[in-house]
Amino acid sequence: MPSKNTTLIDQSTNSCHQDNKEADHTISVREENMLTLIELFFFAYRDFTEEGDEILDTFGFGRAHHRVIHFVHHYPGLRVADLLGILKITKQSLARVLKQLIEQDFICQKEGSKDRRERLLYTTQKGNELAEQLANPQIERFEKTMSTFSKEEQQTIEKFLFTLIRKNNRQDVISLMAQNGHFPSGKP
Amino acid sequence: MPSKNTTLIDQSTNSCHQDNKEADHTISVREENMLTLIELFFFAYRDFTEEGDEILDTFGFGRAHHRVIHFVHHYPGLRVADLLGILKITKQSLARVLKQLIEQDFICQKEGSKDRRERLLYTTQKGNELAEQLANPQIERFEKTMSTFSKEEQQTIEKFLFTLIRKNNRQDVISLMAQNGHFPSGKP
DNA sequence: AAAATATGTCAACATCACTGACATAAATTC
DNA sequence: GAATTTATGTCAGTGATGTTGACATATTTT
Repeated sequence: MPSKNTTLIDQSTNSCHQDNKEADHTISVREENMLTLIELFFFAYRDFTEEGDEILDTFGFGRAHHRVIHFVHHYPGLRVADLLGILKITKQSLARVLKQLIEQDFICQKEGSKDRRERLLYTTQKGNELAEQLANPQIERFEKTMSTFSKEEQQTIEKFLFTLIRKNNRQDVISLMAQNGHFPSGKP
Repeated sequence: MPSKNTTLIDQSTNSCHQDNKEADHTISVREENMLTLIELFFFAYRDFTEEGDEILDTFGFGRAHHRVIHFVHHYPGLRVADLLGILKITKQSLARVLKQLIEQDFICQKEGSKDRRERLLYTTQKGNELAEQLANPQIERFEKTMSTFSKEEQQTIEKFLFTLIRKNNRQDVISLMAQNGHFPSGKP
């Protein structure tokens, strides 16, 4: 017999009415399929971030550093405000991560030429290397995956991901990517 | 003139050699396309979790609670060890969240019938309601997105997400989903 | 009886996120 | 030129989520 009721199970075992039939419990096949997709999406993202995390650990960095360095590397000259809009985090959250990356010489700042209040962000050589080191496994993973699909199917996938983005945010994403000549629905 | 050099910019402005040409800096079109996809994947996931987070806030819960309650709801009778394998977090991280959910009567435990060490997890009525409240926006979003694609395209998308999962983990995902009669590549 | 397993728990810690307020410098507007 | 707005940085405090490692308990397996 347990000397102390440390877990919550003993009393609740009998009262665990996990499935009473009061509410309509039926889930349509369509909903079930969506739940499956939702789970696949979760698993895909879980594994997608895994490799990067391992590399980041060796630098004492976290996923936030990855995101910052990725976007600064891929869109050199980004302003702080741009990053805030991309990552959808608060200024304070970004500041901490950014400060570390600047102090450790992964990212550097330049005054805006037109507006001198702006701090344009660039990766240093050191930052470029880290960015590429982090990007490579992800690029490889996507290349491997995408190579199993036809051109048309690849377009479908691109459209799928784009459509998952909230309507309000789609234009922002397009504008950002346009800087690099990239558009969600293929090149112009 | 600044009384104190609070930012790092003043000195580094001139030394911001963000793009020296020592390393091979060329990125292939293919790699650029992959980076675009990677970003779309990031944005899609960012927005995908947003709605749920708002609901969770009203309960004082976070995304971790969402994940736990989702999987327990969708796979009733899950063991703690199963959840650890699904979420890929440590026992301690899960314990904290699970404890709250059990104490607040969203999740209940039952002894395993064959192995009495096991704590089989189920959602209570209260838990069912929260799970559905959280799932609905995601289901809707996916339904809306998927409805813009043909049956074949939908299969492509499903295959895409599944292929993004690490090889080592694919069988686990299949096994899990098989419990509900779901398979990544359509029904048997 | 001993070993392995499933679970729970503790202490200590790191990262990443939040809020709200305030400071500075530069650009814009009146 | 003065007032306002904008872009950025900073401070103090807080909370959620994750980590490691050690240990306890009950139960099953060997």
